[in-house]
Amino acid sequence: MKHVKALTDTVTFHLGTLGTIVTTRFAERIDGLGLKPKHVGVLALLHAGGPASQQDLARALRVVPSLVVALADHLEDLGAVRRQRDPADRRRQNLVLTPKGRTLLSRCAAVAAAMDAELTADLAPAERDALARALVTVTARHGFPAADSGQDRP
Amino acid sequence: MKHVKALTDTVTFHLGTLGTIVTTRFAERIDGLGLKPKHVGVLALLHAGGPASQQDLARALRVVPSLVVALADHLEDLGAVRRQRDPADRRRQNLVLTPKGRTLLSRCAAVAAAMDAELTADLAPAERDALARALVTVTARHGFPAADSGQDRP
DNA sequence: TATTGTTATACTCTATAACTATA
DNA sequence: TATAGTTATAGAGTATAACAATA
Repeated sequence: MKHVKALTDTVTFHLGTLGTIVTTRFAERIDGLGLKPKHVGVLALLHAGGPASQQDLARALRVVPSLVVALADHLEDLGAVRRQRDPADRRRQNLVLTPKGRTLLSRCAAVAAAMDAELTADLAPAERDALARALVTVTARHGFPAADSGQDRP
Repeated sequence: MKHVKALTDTVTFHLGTLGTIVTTRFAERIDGLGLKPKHVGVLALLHAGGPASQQDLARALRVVPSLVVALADHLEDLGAVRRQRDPADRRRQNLVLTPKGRTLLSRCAAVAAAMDAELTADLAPAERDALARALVTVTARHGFPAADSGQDRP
């Protein structure tokens, strides 16, 4: 006879609930930088993969291209990215990370690192490593373009 | 000299991105049941803790009480919960899970279990267990009321 | 006076559809 | 004709504020 797992015993449930809590908390802590999680997603993708077109970013972030326009507008206002017309295909606007953008991204990384310490405070070092490794494995298949890139959602 | 972790190397980043992806996928798969993740959160809380007032549920779900009204309305329409005036304090409407609600919840649990299998397909059994245990530990402190209850977001 | 539930309204985020320019 | 970017508009989800009933 088959035992049916309770909803609250699933990895799916825990990832969903923690994901929202973590994203909300992260959003609060980067608000002073003038950024939302999705902006950080753009910066992370540019940092990991170099200049990218808005269409590419839309696919990677799993959002619609028109949203990338708004994200790019805001990042440009902050001086975090630059729009650069692709000479080979003048329809494309490649987004390029600026030094200011790199600075903002590293501030966000510091915020996330601080949150990591809080989140994993109750875990032994070995458990912490196991969690991080497992998450990387799951993300590699379900989470994102490649192992070297980044996203946020939402 | 201190090494600064990249954003995409943080647990925070992975929980945030995976959380959104997992919640979106879960939402698609329970759509046919007439439920959204937040509705499932209510059902899970009632199942774990027994009848609860709408205020209690709002606190547990980290949403505003007026939203619980809408969630309860919909669940009542589905026949999944019943509103029961508390005789001891007639201001309170305790929500009670019905047999139909229990059935719906177990369907959702089956969906989540199926997603678990997909999500952890690349993990060895030991890694799978380590992930599940670490998530439970993190949730216990940051995720929710008690170890025995449930939530969604969003 | 404070609390529970409710309603009405507004705000945030994101998507859809139509348009411009390049190809 | 098809694609990249843009604009205008609409929808989903959630919060805020004011109100009624009960304590």
